[in-house]
Amino acid sequence: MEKKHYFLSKKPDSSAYPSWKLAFPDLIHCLQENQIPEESVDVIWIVSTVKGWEETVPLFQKKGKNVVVLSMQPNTEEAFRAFSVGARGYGHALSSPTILKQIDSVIAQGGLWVGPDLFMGLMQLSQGNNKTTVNPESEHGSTLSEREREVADQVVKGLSNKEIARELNITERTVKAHLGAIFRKLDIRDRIQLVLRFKSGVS
Amino acid sequence: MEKKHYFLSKKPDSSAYPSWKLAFPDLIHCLQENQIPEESVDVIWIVSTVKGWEETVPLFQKKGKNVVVLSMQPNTEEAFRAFSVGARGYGHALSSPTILKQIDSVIAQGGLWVGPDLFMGLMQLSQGNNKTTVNPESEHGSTLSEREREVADQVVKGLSNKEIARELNITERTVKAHLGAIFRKLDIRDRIQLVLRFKSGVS
DNA sequence: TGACCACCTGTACCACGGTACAATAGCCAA
DNA sequence: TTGGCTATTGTACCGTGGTACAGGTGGTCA
Repeated sequence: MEKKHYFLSKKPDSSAYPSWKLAFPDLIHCLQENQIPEESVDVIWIVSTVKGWEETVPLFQKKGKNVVVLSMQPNTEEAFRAFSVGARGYGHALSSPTILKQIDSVIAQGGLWVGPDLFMGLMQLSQGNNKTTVNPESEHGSTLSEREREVADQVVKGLSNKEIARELNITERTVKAHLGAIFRKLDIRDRIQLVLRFKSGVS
Repeated sequence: MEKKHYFLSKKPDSSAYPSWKLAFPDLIHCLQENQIPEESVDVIWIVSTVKGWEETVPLFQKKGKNVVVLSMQPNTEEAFRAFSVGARGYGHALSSPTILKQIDSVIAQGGLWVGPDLFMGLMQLSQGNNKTTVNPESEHGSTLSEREREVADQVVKGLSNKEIARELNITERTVKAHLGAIFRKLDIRDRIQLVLRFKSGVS
């Protein structure tokens, strides 16, 4: 039994429609939300140019349908909104049939799908302003041990040695020992430089 | 022809291994990276407790192998590192066989896989970090004087009180006075919080 | 003139941060 | 077994950071 794919967009888009048709030959195209039946629907693909799509997604998602949002211009902000309202996938409206099938397959298995480029962009943004993730120690060919990294993370949060000790259930003496090792490895003199280094630091 | 799955972890983890085995009955477990052959490998799963995993991932990724990083404690920061060095998936080392197969399926189709919860976490972070940087002092309706700002800028560069005094041609005593005023105005306790505040800081 | 603000400075004190001496235990590879 | 590494901890010391007492000068404004 073939799965039912409903595509909701403002009009049959001459640039996107052929690809959709190739991916899902038996697709059903709708111009309006009320043309989508409540039964016998498996996946709903909504183009983000459709007015009110953010209200439409949860309507069907709540009924157990998988909803994918397609965008003419994918961007992280819109992706966030899509997933926030319950979409299971977010991609380009002009995606190739292969990608469309991939999306279908992934969400059918319970996963969430977003394009690799956008995914990496999200990753960058998620870490971007913190830059904690730029591994500071690798700049000098040094690697912090697991524990050293934990201590460093706490310093970067602004905690004092005493607070870190309490947080990690060790003595203040041990905190100092780890910091000493960190400073030597990173060739810095104090915690301020450490914070700066971790916060995409000052030269 | 069955795909070859290599699992690299420090030792056969009694809690994780059974699940791996169920997902991929013919898996091959390795304790060290050099036990993984260059040929006839399809997917490599590396547990992040393995020392030097961040260097290992790109080694195999560059040879066209799909690498998945498994963590005993998945977190966004580590996820970012994993994908940054070329991993195609990141998940929990204790994932069920179903999830493991899902990961395999997704990356086989060219996608990237990360758990839904972590994915949504990343989304939150990606948008959260996009907030316009607020002028640190305006948050409290306070305004630093010209001189206070000059001292603060030097602190944020990582200079000590003595160095700042020399830089601005004042005594250390005066530096302290300004810092005291700054801390009161911004309601912070020390220079670390000041640095963090100025570097789009920690809440 | 008096009040307020900004900038500057001294003495004094104490907590914190960082370093140096020392030691133990566990793990792992050669 | 040995050596290296990591994690942990103690004692000790000293410089730095932060706060509290105090004071002064100059400029602005009502």
